[in-house]
Amino acid sequence: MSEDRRLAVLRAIVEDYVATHEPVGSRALVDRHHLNVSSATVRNDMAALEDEGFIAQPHTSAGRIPTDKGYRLFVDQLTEVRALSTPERRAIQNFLEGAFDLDEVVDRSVRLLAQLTRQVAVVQYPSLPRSSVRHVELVSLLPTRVMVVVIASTGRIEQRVVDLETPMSEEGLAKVRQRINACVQGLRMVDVADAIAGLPAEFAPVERSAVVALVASLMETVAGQREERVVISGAANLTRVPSDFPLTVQPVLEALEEHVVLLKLLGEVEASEQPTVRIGAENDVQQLSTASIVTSSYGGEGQAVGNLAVVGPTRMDYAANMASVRAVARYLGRMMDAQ
Amino acid sequence: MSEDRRLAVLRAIVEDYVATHEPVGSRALVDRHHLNVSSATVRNDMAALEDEGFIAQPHTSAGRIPTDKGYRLFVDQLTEVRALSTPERRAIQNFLEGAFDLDEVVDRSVRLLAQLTRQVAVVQYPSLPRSSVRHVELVSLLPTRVMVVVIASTGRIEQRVVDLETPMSEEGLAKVRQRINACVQGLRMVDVADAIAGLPAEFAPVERSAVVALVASLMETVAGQREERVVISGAANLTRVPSDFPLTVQPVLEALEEHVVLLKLLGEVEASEQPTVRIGAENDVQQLSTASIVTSSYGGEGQAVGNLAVVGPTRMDYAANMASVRAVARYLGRMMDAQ
DNA sequence: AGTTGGCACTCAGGGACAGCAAGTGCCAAC
DNA sequence: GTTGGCACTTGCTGTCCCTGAGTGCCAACT
Repeated sequence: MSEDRRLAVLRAIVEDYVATHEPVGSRALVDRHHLNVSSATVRNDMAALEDEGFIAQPHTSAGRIPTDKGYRLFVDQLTEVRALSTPERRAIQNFLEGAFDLDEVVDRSVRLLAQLTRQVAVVQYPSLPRSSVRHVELVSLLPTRVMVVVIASTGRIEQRVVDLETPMSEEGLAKVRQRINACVQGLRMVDVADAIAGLPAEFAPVERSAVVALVASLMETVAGQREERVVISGAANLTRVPSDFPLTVQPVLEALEEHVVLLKLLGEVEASEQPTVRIGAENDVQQLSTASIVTSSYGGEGQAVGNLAVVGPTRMDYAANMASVRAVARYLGRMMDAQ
Repeated sequence: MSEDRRLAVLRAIVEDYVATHEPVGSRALVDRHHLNVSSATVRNDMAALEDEGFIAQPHTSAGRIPTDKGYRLFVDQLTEVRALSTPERRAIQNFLEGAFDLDEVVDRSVRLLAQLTRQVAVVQYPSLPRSSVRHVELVSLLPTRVMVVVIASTGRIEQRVVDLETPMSEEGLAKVRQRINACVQGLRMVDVADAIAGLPAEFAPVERSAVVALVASLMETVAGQREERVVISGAANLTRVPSDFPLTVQPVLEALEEHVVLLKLLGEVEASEQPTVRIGAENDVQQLSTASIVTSSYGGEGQAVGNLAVVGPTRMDYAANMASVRAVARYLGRMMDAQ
């Protein structure tokens, strides 16, 4: 019993099952794939694969479907990610190029990814802590109320309103603005807190409390605990296949609405060129135990600034989805550089 | 045959059907509601209501369900929107008050609305054309590349990157920034274009092309064709009821992902204190012909700056949803003022 | 005129049953 | 190690029948 053929059988089962969504039997397998053996032989292989836990039978007289473990082996064996076709590449480029603000870039990316994969797509905004400061702006709303605006190198903008104990004049504000920018422009977000910590000491006591408040607000913004943002698209794709519907769609949709969960999922990727796949129960999010996730980080110049992902049923076309994720991640990274 | 009773019967049918999701028969009706008549009488009324098109039978031997027309009459008869309970009010207030930037306010509002109504909620960001300018910032990225940032009175921020033909110094930029702000601060967005049209003429010919580009970019931002933004939440709620699933959920989800469609839906509301209801086919979006929408505008000081909505099956609890929509719209309006 | 009880009629839903088709496991032969 | 053959399992489909909920209509009552 050749080891190679057994892998080929597993591969064929996965492919057929992904295509048809129906348990695949030994007969159908030899017909559709030109394994040059009889169905009986395949049956023997199948029995072995089942013993090892790569495939399973829904019921005795049915064909086999891959288990999570089977998908895992399949994905690991996937020697190379299929490259996208030239028209596909061109479509991506055209689609993303028209955008000229960050919101639009992210929005278009996520929609594109959903469309390419026909799955649910998730894109994280460039992470604040992982980018650097382009500019800090202080806008006076009232004498005692200032809006602190941080513009990041990725084009991302964060705002926050601060109430001051003591009023501050436009001129005073201008001075603070200038000093802050002098300190932090170009700095990585993580280094900002240190850089401005000493700033209040430079100012006259009468202004100091206001400056302290401003600096504190800036620090908070930059620390950006809660500032991670994600967008999702293509939820409708979950409903494309009737299948075992309510049971599987609802928890997935619910999980996707919880941004905390999403961020956790995305966060677990170690930055890498290649997309990462997590299959079924490998996600330690319970609700997604029937789903698989293809993630990748993106970023300009090798520096990852965010992640993106595709979420779909474990029976997804892994090769195609990995290709799409990789392609979009690359273009997105390029856009970040261009900004 | 009393007209009053017929209305009461319709009302009872709607209430029961919304509660049970099952066709309601004459017998069940007299049992559950204390109409002081026999089931035969109710049957007569039902026959009349059916003739007039307010209710229908799925099949001959089944109970009745309301038609769109029936829901319409029901909603119109709804004398008053039930006020929310005090704990509910308090929950809303607590929930929204913690937010301190616009994104967060909008995000929390839409989630809150989805949670209160257990439907899909949609909230539009404050419309740019309907708000006014708080501040314009020009950030130099490269000598020939500037990011134009517009901060609106509602807290909304728009950015856009412009490439200049001729480089511009920091000082030059500061001058332009100052002039622009002098012209437009406090102006309503719609008036901005006129106010800055003459600006380039003030500058020396060598700077003029750059100023023209900046002014043009600002005008584009402010015109804000494509700048309307919406967020949705609670898609998982669509899957709560198994029902006639795939057929009805997919088109709705698809429509909701098309922001163009959403904006059209939201845009059709005439600004009004009271929530507006559109039932089934009254939406001229084909995909939403099995859905109803409760919309309202929101805004500070009576001035509407945006809209929000709840989307759900025609068999929704109209009274409750209208109350929730109204409440959230009010709080949201208040938040806009506070900023 | 409006209301009521009575009654015949309709029809979806559910259980029982049979036949079918796809698939399996095993075995003896190659 | 591979193959054809064969008996066995089992979900699915269609048919038949029954039951129950609900209706429409009518004659009688107020």
